[in-house]
Amino acid sequence: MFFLVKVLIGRAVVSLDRPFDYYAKEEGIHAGMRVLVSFGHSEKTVGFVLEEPVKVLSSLEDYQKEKQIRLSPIQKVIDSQPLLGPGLIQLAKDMASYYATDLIKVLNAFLPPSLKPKDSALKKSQGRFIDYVFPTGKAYAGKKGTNIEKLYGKLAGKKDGVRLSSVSAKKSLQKLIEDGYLEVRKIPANRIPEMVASSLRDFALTESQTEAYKTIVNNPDKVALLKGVTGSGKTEIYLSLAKKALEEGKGVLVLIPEIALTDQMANRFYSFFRDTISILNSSLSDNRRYEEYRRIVSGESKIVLGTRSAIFAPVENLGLIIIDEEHSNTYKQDTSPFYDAITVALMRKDIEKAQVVLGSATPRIIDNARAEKGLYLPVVLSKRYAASQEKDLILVDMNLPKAYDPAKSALISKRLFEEIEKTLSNHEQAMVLINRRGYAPMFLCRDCHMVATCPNCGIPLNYHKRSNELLCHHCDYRASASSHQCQCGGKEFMPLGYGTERAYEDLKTFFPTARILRLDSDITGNERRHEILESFSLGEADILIGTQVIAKGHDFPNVTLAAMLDADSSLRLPSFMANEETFDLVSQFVGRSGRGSKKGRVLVQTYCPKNEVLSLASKQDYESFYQMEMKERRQFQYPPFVYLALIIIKAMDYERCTDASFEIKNLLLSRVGAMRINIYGPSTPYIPHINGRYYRNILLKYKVKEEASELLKVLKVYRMANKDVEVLIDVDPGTEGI
DNA sequence: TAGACCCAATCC
DNA sequence: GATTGGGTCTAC
Repeated sequence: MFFLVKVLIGRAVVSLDRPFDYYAKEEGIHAGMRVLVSFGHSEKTVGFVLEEPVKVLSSLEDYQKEKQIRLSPIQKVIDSQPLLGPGLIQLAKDMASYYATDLIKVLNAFLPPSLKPKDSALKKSQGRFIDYVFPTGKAYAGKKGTNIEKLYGKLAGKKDGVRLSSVSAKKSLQKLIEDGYLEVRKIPANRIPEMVASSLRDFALTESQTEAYKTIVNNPDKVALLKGVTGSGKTEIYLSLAKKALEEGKGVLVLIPEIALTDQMANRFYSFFRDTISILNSSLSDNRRYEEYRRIVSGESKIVLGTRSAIFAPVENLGLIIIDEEHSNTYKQDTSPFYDAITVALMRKDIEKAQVVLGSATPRIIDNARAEKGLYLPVVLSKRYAASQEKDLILVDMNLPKAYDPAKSALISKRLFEEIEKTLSNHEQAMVLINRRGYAPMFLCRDCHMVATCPNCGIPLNYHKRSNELLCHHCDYRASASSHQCQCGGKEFMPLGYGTERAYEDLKTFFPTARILRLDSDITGNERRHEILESFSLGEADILIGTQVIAKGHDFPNVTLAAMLDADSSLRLPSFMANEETFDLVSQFVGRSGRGSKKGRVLVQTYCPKNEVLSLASKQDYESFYQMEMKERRQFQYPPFVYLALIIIKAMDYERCTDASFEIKNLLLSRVGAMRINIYGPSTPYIPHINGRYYRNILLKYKVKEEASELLKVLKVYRMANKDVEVLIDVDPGTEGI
């Protein structure tokens, strides 16, 4: 008799994307645990148990003879508890199929670094442990009246153990352990997140909130799309729904778009639910992630708050998934396995019967369309406060020769100078958004007028003045700017165009007394960024200039001017999402001004003043934008009217890349048969060469998801046979080409 | 002629 | 992905 164990090997390669059989003599191995096995030539490698082991009644020898195979034993069981329950294992399988990727890659995305099913994870810290002593239950038979007996008497009843360090009588303790009355066990230290808990403050829902809450609660089978602007009180509804789920003994998952928004949401939840909440995101140390994960697996925390990857949190008896600011593009992972947390939430909902609530003032086009069609339950939350004040909207047409003074600044219009002056003299604050970091996007040779390009990618290098570097924003190439030499031999260069650093410089020159802060992703460290926002919020600066990182979330009541310098730059991106993303960015940013008692002004500088996306976004008119965008999507056949899948072909060699892309196209054509799938390409992407690798794209448009899943399966065969080519499949991509 | 280097093949 | 074994290259 033995147990047959199906093990997925912890190595992310196509050829190993199937279970291998091992045997175990003992019970105690369960699906969702990691094990050590010998595999190929390696003695020990980490594997993941995919299914409950099957008991085989015949002897191992007979079984091997009959099946004509030799089985190896499971060498060691790594985990004492399954890391993933049956529901999450099912989810991983569904995802691997939907995203046409390898199961092991999906599992690696599920688990925190120290628990991943891969060899290197064993070297990672497994969390902090604390030594506890537990009574073994053995009756005392030693000398009476001693300190040893006294200590025994004290500890014998402590079923939950006692911290070893808290026992002062070390010698007696040692003796009791030696004689087998006590034992030492290592218990993971679960550090409670250090949070400044706002006081436990109950709240009453407004009429509108109550109505929204009831609508959601009364339709538990429907995905709710909760539409409400900032300040309309979505969070109170989340809290009420979470409270109800907890009362019913269910777990709750709350997703937020980015780490920076954790604190404000965590504080709200923490003040109601205290220790039952866990936080998961990539800013946590490996230790801390491990500990939070353990707390969730053990059922200690019933609410999990986190970013994208928290959708995989092993919450027990999951009843509710809340996705806040669901329009955020951060829910879609843009590297393999290209998953979208909202899509995964819907899959998880089907498996675990949880309710999904999507919240946003400006939902993704596809989600709003689903709500209109009745697939989702639309829930509209009207404004809680008196209609927010109208903002003054100033659109500056940068094509007009009088718009700016070239002697002063080619970037900052005359009107903007005036508006900033006005803001400063009123002792108010201004925010300036320019969505490009660095000093200038190009570095031009004065002799031959060629721009410096990235040797790995072939695209123009960005000049960063502060660090005096030329750097590529697509790979990690960087070079010193002062020692740069042009191919023509020229050594004199001129920066061309504008980034945040240069805009900062211009502002500083013309407003020398103003206190100006700059924030973009070149400012490293969460701490430092937080400091800048904090400082601006406290009024220690007059102007905050930055990239899109300043557009979201933060509430600065004294900001009365929000100015966007290159509003149309994101419209030019080659993506069907360009309008949607621009609308999101602009409408978010516009919302930064006039949040306090004073009326806000919005200034948008553009080269396409007639573009409706910009004007609608400036007015925060979501519904009109939605109608307009839907017309375009229908006309050009983009989501939600079709589904997309992008196949990215990547190879070291240019010719091989091109050849492979045609091989794949032909392979797909030969299998597409009667399926209603259109195959476009291969096309050369926007940036054809990144980090020394060549790229080609093939785009699929289709109406039936199942057909695409079926068709994409043939790529697995291709991948196995062509190791020199990387084939990445991005299902539901955020763009139709990189 | 050893060791460096590269490539293909295999993995219950 | 890791390892190995076999082929070829290379330097003293």
